[in-house]
Amino acid sequence: MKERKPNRLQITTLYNLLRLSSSISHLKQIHSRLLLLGLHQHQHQHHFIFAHLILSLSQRFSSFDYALSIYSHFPNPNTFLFNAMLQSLSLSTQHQKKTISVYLLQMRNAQCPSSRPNCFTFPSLLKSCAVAFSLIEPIKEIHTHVVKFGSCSDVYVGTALLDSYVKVGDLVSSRQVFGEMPVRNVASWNSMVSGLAKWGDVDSARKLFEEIPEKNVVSWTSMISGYSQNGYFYETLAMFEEMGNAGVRPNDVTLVSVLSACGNLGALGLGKRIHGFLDENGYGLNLFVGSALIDMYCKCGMVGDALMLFERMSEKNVVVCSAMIMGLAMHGRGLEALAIFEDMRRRGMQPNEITFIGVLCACCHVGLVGKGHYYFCCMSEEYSIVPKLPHYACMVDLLGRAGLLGEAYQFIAKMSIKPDVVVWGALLGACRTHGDFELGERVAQQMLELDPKHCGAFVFLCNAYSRAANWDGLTKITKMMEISGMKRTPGRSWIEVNNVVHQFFAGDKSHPLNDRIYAKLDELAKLLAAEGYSPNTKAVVYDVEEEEKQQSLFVHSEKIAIAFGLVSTPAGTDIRIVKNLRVCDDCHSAIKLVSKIVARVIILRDGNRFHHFVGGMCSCKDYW
DNA sequence: GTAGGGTTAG
Repeated sequence: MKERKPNRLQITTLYNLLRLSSSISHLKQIHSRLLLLGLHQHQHQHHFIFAHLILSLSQRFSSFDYALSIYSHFPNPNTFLFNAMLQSLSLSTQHQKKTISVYLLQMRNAQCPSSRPNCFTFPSLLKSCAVAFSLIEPIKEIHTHVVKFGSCSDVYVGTALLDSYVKVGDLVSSRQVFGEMPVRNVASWNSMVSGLAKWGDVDSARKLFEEIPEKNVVSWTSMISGYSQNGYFYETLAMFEEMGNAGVRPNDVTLVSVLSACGNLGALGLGKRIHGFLDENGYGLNLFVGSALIDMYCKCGMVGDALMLFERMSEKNVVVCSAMIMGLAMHGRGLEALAIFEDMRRRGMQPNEITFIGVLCACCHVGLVGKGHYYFCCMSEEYSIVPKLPHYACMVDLLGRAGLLGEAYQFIAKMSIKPDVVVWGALLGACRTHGDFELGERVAQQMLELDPKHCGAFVFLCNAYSRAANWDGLTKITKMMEISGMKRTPGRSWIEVNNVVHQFFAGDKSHPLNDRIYAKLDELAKLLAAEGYSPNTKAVVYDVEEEEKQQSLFVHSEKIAIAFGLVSTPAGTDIRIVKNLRVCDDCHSAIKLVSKIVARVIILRDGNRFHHFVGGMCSCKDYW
């Protein structure tokens, strides 16, 4: 029954059917027709139709193994088949590494004109290699092949090449390729801009961005995400506004980066507007949008809303779960965070090292020492994830906060990698909280060896020496501070009112509503005094007079931000503050009382976690 | 056939 002589019409018909197929079974039927017609036996002549079959299978149905099996039946694939197979494999993270062997086979036949690599060969090959291996050498090697096969001047190849160099972090080479491209299109520009931004050179990225002849939404998004990923959150929002002014419509990719900035700035109003925009424009709750929204709501103090979104998501992955775990942990809802982790485990979802930072953090903020130990072991034993410095820092923090200073010290001593200032800093924090100045002194010295400008270590030593009236020590350390040229990180707090983020430094007097803010602070000081509150000046470095100390405590940035919140929002409104550093003991007790006196919920995110102050109590139960 | 996205301790 074999039809031996296929005619043109049959082939054209099958080709059109192939393009219209909406299911795998259609493609299977077409595949069997192709075989019945004996098209695979015609040397090279009909390879193109098999190439299209391979592409359809992988692009539309992710049937990579099927595509591979078709390809493997051809002893001498031509360029079409090779290219299709390379492109197909480049679409799948699991199969990307196989592109190398396909390409090596193609190279072996390179002298045969019908299978020679051409400019359609390199883009997918380069992408696969860059993503799968993240190594510079293979890219350089392929670069020489691009030259050898005369594909240099093709704009797609050039862009793929420069983008591969970007992906493996070789910006010098990518700039060189970009500079030498005879023709560039907007993708070439975008790739270069995003590469510079991704690797931290946002200023050069911005300069190049300004030079793009015709910017599109990807150009803007590259710049916006570059700012956001590098922690330039104000610039992220400014750029987003500029994009709107330029009349370019954002899409879900743009908004995901903007949401991340909103979360970090605590800009709940803008975050909510973006959420609304995403809903209205039919951008569903995909994995990226979902995790960005969950993160934004958590960081803006709305864990409840984040949890609702989390429950509503039909598909979840490790990033979504990690964001939720971290969010709950930040709010001191450790048990709920662990419940989500256990759920992941039951479903067989593979956690990553970030997930475990959230898990350990969850244990830390509620003092679950035993569970912390358990999950720390679980990480390497069950999931083969090697603990890194952040995991050790979490563990030290967990033990130290719980008052187990000796155990924390032993834990550091047994570490398999060299502890850094952050790990030591976690122990130092515990020494301060639990008043162990002897151990603290040793730890601080240790830290100053690693980082001679470490401000936390200096501040600890100043306080320790002044408490102990060790004037020699104090003089010495003050000298060291001067010589080292250390700079204290200035405390800053933000509050969003009517969709505008207002920022305050300690002692800030620059706000237009300054008079009302300070009048409110005076009023609060009186009310607090009437409640029997007296400032706790332990947190202030010794060398200021008592009265000044009280003064400087009272103008910590979070107090100014709260006072501003009180004068600029209607009675009863929740006040949400974000602070860059940890809240000090004095502010913490003062804010507890303020929440009672003014009958407001005050939600403070400090450098470390969330505090929900309600009616004179804090959600952290004073365990922080 | 090339470009843009989310979660990371203290």
